[in-house]
Amino acid sequence: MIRIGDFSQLSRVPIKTLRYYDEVGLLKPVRVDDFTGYRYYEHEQIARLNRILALKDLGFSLEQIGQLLDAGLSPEQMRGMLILRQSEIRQRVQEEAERLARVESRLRQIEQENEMSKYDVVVKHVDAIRIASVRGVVPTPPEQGSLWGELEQMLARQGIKPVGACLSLYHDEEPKERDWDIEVCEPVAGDVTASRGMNVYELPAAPSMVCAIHHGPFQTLSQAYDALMKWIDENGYHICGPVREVYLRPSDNDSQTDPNTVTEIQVPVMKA
Amino acid sequence: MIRIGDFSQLSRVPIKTLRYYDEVGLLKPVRVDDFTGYRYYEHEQIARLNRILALKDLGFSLEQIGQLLDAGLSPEQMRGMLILRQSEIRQRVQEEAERLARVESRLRQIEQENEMSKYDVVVKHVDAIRIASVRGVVPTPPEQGSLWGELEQMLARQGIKPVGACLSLYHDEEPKERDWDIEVCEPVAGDVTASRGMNVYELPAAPSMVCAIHHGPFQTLSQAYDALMKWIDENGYHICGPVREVYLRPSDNDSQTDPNTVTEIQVPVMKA
DNA sequence: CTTGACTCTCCCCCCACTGGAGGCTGTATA
DNA sequence: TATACAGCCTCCAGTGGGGGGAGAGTCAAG
Repeated sequence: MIRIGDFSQLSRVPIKTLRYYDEVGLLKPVRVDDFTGYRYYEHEQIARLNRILALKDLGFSLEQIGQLLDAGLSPEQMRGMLILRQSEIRQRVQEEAERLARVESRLRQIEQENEMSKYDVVVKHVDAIRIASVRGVVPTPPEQGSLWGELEQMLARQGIKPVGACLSLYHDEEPKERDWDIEVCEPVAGDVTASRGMNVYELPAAPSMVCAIHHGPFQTLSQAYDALMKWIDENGYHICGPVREVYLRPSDNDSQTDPNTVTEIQVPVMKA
Repeated sequence: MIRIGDFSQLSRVPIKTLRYYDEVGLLKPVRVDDFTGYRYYEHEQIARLNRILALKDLGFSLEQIGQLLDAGLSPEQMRGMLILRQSEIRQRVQEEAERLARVESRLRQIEQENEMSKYDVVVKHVDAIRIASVRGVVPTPPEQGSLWGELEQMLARQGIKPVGACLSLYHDEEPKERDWDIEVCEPVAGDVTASRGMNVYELPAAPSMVCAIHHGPFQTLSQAYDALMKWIDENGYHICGPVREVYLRPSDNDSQTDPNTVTEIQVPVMKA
């Protein structure tokens, strides 16, 4: 019969931890004095404790360890658990490696320019959105106003009000001089019927979108694109779909010059 | 003035999170209605929020982000923080990779033997211990009893009682047929004076010890050594110091055959 | 009998939220 | 004007794996 302090010294596991393992039922003392509450351990329990430490080291949670230890698991079950863990850890390693790449890209950027970019580039998941849209070809992006006019008109005719920020999709694979294939979209909810020229569908979710917020008139939007494209290049992604411009705060008068316009550029990407 | 729900939709950050950022002072709404408590945001704040997300993505804690954002940091400071992060992440990546190696080694073991080893191998840090010891050459390990006799006698003469489990150090670089260089040690506290033949000193801490618990008589201790050596080999470590046997529960009569003896083998290692 | 080391329970703390209860507020509709 | 109902508020509890400390009881040696 060993008291908790000695058992702690033998096993080099903190007393607090032993009490915690008792509490969660992972390692119960062989005897607990009814009157004093003192915990008494046996040498045999060091083996179980060591097994706990080993499994913890492999990255299992205490709950999983409890199940593993008490379930009298077969080698096949153990194999299954380990393979599961393996893939989880692999993913973790990859995530951390990507994070590292992002930190390094940021560092390089500072080294080169000795200043911080105006743009904070972020990778995020974007949910599916139900939208109404009009797609067409216009000479240059600033001339997409006509498409917006069409869309607004058709939505107004159905008495539909948009829910959320509107956006444009740029369907061209690469930048062009003239004749851009642009789809202008308004998020909608509930029943909206498509009509000639207007599509209603669900824009699928994008698992990873590289995004930046541009805060200023459209005239300077290209700076944001520059920052984004540089980032994508440096972090080893490539573009895998139409770029979105989300108009977080469109201007009431002229977004081309209004300095209070806020726009988010979203580029769907995949790891190269 | 945007209400929290719309701001949440625009930024794709959950409402709960926005409220939390308000609470911790990371992103305060431009106005909070005194009467209703409603939070009101501005479009400009999306930029700050995006910067928060970007820094979070680099792995900074919210507290660090708060400092980074509010301290008006120079590029040099930012560089310093990033380099710090970089090394932290690198270490994390390496740790996870090592963990992965351990999982894989465990998997291979199951594949090969289709059963689980009796021994759970664990890497741990071992603190420095102050010990009294007697070192000598004996024909074979089971014959180290004479060294123990000497040590006990000298300690008894000083009225010293050991504190904690005693241990042996095996100083030979490789296993031998005969004439082992063994040091038998008792942990001690306070003032103990060395005498002829008995050393008193601090056994230095070992940053990484590969350990396994053997539960059974000394006769079968070699199985534990086999398991340990195999593990060390498979995980790409190498031995970097004298192996320790820690007698967690020595037998009162004969440890050679007593099945209740509990011994821990500790092998100091380094990554190859 | 006293001292000091040991142990007990109980509570709060960490991080970055998430979920839920219960109660206001604001807007649209009947 | 009454009533839905969506949106917002605060407060509380919980996550995992313990760490730190208070206050009180217990054990063994001198």
